[in-house]
Amino acid sequence: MSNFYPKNGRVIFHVDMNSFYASVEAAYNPDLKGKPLAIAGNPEERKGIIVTSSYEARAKGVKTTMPLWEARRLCKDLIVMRPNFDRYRQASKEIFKLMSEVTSLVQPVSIDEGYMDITHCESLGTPIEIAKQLQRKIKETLDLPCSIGIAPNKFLAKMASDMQKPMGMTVLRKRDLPTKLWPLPIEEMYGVGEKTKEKLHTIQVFTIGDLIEADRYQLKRLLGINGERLKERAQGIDESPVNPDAIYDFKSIGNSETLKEDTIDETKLYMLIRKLSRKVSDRLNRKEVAGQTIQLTIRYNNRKTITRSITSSEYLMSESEIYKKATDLFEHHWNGEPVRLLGVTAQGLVERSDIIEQLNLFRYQEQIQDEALYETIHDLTEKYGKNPFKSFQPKEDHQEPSTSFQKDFLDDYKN
DNA sequence: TCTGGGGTCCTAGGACCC
DNA sequence: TCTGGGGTCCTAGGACCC
Repeated sequence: MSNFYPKNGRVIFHVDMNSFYASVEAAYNPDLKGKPLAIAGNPEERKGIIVTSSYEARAKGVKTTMPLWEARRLCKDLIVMRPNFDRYRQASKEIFKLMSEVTSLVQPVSIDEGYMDITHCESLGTPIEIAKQLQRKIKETLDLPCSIGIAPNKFLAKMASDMQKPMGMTVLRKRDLPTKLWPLPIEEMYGVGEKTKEKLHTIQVFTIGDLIEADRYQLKRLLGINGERLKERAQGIDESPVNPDAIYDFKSIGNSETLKEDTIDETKLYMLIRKLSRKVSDRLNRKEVAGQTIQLTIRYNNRKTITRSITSSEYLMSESEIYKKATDLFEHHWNGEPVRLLGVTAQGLVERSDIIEQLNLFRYQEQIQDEALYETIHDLTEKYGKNPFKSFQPKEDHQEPSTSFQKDFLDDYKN
């Protein structure tokens, strides 16, 4: 307890809401408490997979992404609800508000989890006291359970918050790693999914601790940069800062939708592209950004998925501009086979206020080029005693001479 | 009678430039 | 008449996460 605020280290929280969507629903309707509850899409629309489930449902084997019929088979009395995203977003906002009452160094990473850097919160108590208080406050004011991981960096805090659920609290210090982290199976490590697990098994890495022994270069050969990073993290090394501004520099905005049934009906497909373009445009407008690249995603009935994108010189934001690009891509790249899903995404996002600055800068550069050109013309006129441009007019005449024309002419003149 | 929808980051290959 | 090697940018695909 004495070195909770280490002189040369950080104290990081990872706050993770427990079965968030299901908990929000139970907070809205207490009748749902203690019952097996699942949030799932509509199976009539082929969207019937489990998004979240309560602990009572999990106890029966219900898991996220499981098809609904399978979940029902495992849990006869499963209560199923459609997601109410507005509710979850609202609850999320409240949670992050409570977190930011502790410190401004809060980094939301998704709707239901975030990091906090409380290194400089000594006046509020020990980290455990602060965490308990926050956990209690979220529970009392919003009726929502969470788990908190406390560690010297983000990776360890993330792993810690997973160790005790629900309403858990876990401290993971460097000296705890051999007993608390290293015995875990490798697939429980953040950043290791199905493919990476398989690859690591081929070099006899089965636990997080096995990574410590593994050869650095072998890992790099197998997994690229991620191999090196995994090894570092297993050693408890992660210098990445808690960045409260990270949510503001988002890279893309996209919408996609699975069709009720696979189709080659162009009317339906174009209608969906229209709908998706509108959604993307609305979201760009709300965030006051524009995109330079439009990406179209096509998933075929065999689940083969392709993405095609087009980058334009303009900044796109309106529904019609996005729709135009997306349909161009569709015309050129659809192979005519039945389509399962379509997606439209805007990338290369720029703040609209920055676009205006960039346009101004562009005009400014053009102006400078023009001025340089005028000077050159002036020099040539002096030198040869005649104006090389018959159509050249002084600037005050408000005539815009064609820049490319002038350049060509200038080249000819010099030769 | 299976496998949603929102993202980020990394990699590989080609084009292009020096 | 032959052709290195580094760097950057772009596109497409894949792995992963919630």
